[in-house]
Amino acid sequence: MNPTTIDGAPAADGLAVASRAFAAAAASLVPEGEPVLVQFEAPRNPAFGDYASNVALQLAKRARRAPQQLAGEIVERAYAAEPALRELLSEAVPVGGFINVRLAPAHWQNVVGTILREGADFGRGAPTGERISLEFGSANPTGPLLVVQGRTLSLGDSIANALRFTGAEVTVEWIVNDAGSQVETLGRSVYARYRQLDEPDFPFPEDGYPGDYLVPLAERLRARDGERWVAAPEDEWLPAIGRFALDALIAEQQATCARFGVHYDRWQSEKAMHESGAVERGIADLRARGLIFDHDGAVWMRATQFGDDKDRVVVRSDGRPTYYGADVAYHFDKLERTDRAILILGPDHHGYIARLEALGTAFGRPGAIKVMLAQQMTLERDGEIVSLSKRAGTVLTLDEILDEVGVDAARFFFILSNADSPMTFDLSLAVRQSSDNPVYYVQYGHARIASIERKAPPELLARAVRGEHLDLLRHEKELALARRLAEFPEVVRAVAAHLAPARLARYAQAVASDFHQFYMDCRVLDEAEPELSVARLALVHAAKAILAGALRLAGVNAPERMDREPEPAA
RNA sequence: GCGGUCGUAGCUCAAUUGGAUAGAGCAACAGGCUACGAACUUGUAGGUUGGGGGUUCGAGUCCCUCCGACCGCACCA
Repeated sequence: MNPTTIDGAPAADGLAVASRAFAAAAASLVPEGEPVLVQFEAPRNPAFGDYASNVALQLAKRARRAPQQLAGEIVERAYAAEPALRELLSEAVPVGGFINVRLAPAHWQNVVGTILREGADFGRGAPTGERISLEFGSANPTGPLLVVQGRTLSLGDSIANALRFTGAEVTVEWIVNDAGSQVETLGRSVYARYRQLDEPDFPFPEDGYPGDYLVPLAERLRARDGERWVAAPEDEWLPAIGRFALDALIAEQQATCARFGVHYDRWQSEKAMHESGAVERGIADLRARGLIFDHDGAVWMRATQFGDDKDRVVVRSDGRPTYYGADVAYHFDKLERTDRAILILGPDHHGYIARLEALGTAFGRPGAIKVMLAQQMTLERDGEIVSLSKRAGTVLTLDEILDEVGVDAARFFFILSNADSPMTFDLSLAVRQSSDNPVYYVQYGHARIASIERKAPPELLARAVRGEHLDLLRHEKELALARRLAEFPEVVRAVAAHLAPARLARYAQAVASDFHQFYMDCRVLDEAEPELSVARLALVHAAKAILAGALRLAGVNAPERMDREPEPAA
C-alpha cells in the first residue's frame, strides 16, 4: 500500500513532514525491528480531520501498549522534535488509536495555486513506460451494438483514460470475430433478405439472424450488385455476401463507437491472425514450454495445470483452430507488445476467465492477464423487465439510446456503478431525459462557474488566474472545496489501480456538490471586496478545471452554458 | 451435479481493498430565490450490509456454512 501523497504540494508539504516526524517518534517507542512506515488516509468522516494515520494501532502489539496512549506519545514527541509542525498543521489529535491531522489553510491555498498553473493536468503522472493492452467491446460483427455494450464501452474508455493519466501507455483494442461459422450464418441471412426483396416468401434460414436490421443491408447489396447473386451458386455468393455484410456491420459498429467518443487503437481481425500464421506461432510457443499435447487427432492445451477444470482443445482434429486457439495467439501477441493485458468481458463469457488468465502464467508472465467481468445489465421500462434477445429479434441498439438521451448522459450513467455489480437500467427514465441523471448536476456546476466568469470584470479574472490573494481563502466552504480538488490525482490513480470508474463519477459529483455548497454561502463577485473576489474567482476557476478534467476522463462534455429544455406539456 | 460472479436504505448504486458513527442520488416529508444560473440548497425520515458461525485491536470487505439471483460447464463463437 502506498502512503498518501499530495501532488503539486510545496516542498514543505505538511503531510510529508508529519509523516517523517511521526515515524521517528514511533520508532523511538517500540523495540528494535522493522522500520516504521507511517501512512495517511483521508477518513470517511470529515470530523476526523483531513488525514488520519493508524500507525499507533499497527504498533500496539509490538509495543505492548494501548494504541490510544501510544498515539498520544507519538504526537507529543513529533511536535517536540519538529517545531515546524506547529505552522504546517492546524491540529494533530490522537483519538481512539488514530492520529487525526488537519493541515493548515496555507496548504490548501497552495493546492489551488498549483491547479491554476496545471489545469486539468493537475496530478497527471509522468510516463512510466508501462505498456498496457486494454480490450473491451468486441461484439460479434453480426449486428449493431446494443445498449448493453454501452456499459462496457463507457467502463473501458474511462479506465483507458485513467491509466493514461497515470502515465501508462495504453493500447485500446477490439477483436473482430470475423472467422468461423457465424460469418456464414450472417451471409445466408443477408442473402435471404436480398431474395425476399423480390420474393417475400423466400425462406429465411432457421438459425439466421432475425429482426429487420439486415434488410437495409440487403437493399444496399442490390443497389450495388443488382440481380447478379439470384442465380449464382452458393459457393460464389456466400463468401462475397458474407464479406460484404461483415464489412458493413463492422463499419457501423465503428461509427457507433466513434459517436460514443470511444477511440480504438487497434481492430484486430481474427481471420488475419489465422492467415498470418500468428495462431500457429502462439501454439508453438506453448508447445515449446511443454504445455501442449496431442490427443484424438486434436491439439490440446494443458489448461488444468493453471486451475481450469479441464484441458482445452486449441486445434480441432480437422486442423481448424478453435476460438480458444485464436485467443492463445492473440494473447501471445499482446504480451509480446505490452507488459500486461486487461480485458473486460460480458457475463456470458464468465467460464472463460480462468482459461484466459491462465495464458499469462502459461507464457511465463503470471498475473500479466487480468480479466474483469462486466456484470449483467437488466433493462426495465415502466417498472417491467424488458427482455432483449438478439436471437428473438427484439433488440435495443446503443444508437437508439443515444438518440434518446444523448452521449453525455449515457456515458456518465454507465460508469456510476462498477463493472462487477449487476445493474438495472430504467429505460423510461432515460427516455424522459430527466434531470434525474446526475450528469446534469455535474455539468451544471461547470456551466455555473463559466457564467460567473463571464460576469466577472476581466482584470479581476486575470489576477485570479495568476493566483493572487489565495491567502484570503479561509472560509470553511472554501477550504472544503479546495480539499476536494486536491483529491483529484489520487482518485484517478484509484480508478486505474482498481479498474473502478465509478469513483470518477462519484468524485465529479462530490466536486460539484462542494462547489454548489460554497456558492450558497460565499458570494464570488463582490464590488466591496475586490481582493476576496479575486481569491474566490481563483478557487472557482480551479474547480472548473478539475470538473472539466474529471468529465473528460469520463468522456463527457463540460459545457460553458446549459439551456433547459421547456417542460413538455402534460 | 461441479464451478464462478453477485446479494448493502422503498428504488438505483457507493464505501479509499481490513479502519472510526456504512454513505450519495431518486422517491417521501418540511424549509430557502428583489444579488454572481433554483438543473441549486438546508433539514427530517429511511439499515441486524441475505441468515448463521469463525479469524483480530477492528469485518460490508477475509475463511467456513446455509439461502437466493445470474452465468458457465463444446473439437460453438
